[in-house]
Amino acid sequence: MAEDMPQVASTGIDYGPLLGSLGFLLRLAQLASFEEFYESLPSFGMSAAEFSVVLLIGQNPGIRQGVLAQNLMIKRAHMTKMIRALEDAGHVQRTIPDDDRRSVELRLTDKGAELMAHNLAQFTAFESRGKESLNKTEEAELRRLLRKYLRLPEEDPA
Amino acid sequence: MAEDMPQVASTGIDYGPLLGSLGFLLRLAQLASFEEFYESLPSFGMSAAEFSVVLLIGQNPGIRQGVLAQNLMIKRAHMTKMIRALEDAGHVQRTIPDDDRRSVELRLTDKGAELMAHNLAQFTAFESRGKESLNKTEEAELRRLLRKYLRLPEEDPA
DNA sequence: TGTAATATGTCCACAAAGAAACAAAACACG
DNA sequence: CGTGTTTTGTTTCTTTGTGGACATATTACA
Repeated sequence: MAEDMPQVASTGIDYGPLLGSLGFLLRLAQLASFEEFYESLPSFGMSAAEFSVVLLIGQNPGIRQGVLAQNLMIKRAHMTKMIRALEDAGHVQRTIPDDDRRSVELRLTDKGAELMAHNLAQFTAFESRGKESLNKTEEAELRRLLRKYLRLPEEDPA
Repeated sequence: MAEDMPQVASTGIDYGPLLGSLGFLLRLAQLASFEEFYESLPSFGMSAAEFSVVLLIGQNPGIRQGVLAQNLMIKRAHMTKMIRALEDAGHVQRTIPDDDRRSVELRLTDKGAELMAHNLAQFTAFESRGKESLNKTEEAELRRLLRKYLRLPEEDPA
């Protein structure tokens, strides 16, 4: 069979039971995906994580930090740091609402909105490239199963 | 529709184009999977990453650090630290082979082998539980697509 | 053989992310 | 009202993982 096809690794090792482990496969796939992402789109001027935060704030103006953290499954402590960095970079604006002065409402600045306007298409385009090991149908099915696994709504018909 | 079904997050936010992003979905799914893993199996005495390293060494006696790092997609520098910890814990044994004295061959100690013997079944059992948002067929299909995405061989018929 | 290029693991400095304790505001409710 | 509890975000400390320079060993090859 396959002679020298580029694999995840050149050395064909025995993965044993890990091939049946969803967590292991998800971990590896995520790492592979990010690696490809950073290779092919050499920099939006921010990390993929930051990009998704900015995008979500754009989609949900006034969203609070904690809600963002919860939905992205990262800790509030870390979100604090990310938001501060995005604020320092001038992409995000923080507002303390009068009706609950503990919380922080987030919105994009003009600069942040412009950044999205310029780069969203490129981001979306990349995402549909995949790793070329799956065809379009398979990749769509993979995304569908992941959304279902995560109990997320179906993709925008947009 | 769905009233108050437990979702990834209680607050239904607008994910916008991220719902079509394979990388984003993989990231979230991996985090969700690990969270569930650590909740339901409160500790093998080591992290999931270490467990997979020990497992792979057991499956591939004499494997070298770099090969391990490459296949797990982590950096050699980090693998050095992990192996050192596993060695200190007495699970792994390092050998410098005579034919290439740069490299390090890894094997399980008796203690490491015993740890696998005791916990592998439990590990494997968990993995097939999934998140209960996918049925057996869907979860198997998800794993199959992930393996294909990663260009990994098909699951052991074991 | 000798010299350059490569492979392998390690060291050090740093970045990303989490854990736990904390402060301030909001809420519950006697 | 006042006091205890919960929510929200922050601070500090630790863990996990990366980046790049390095030392040593191996290989290529003139």
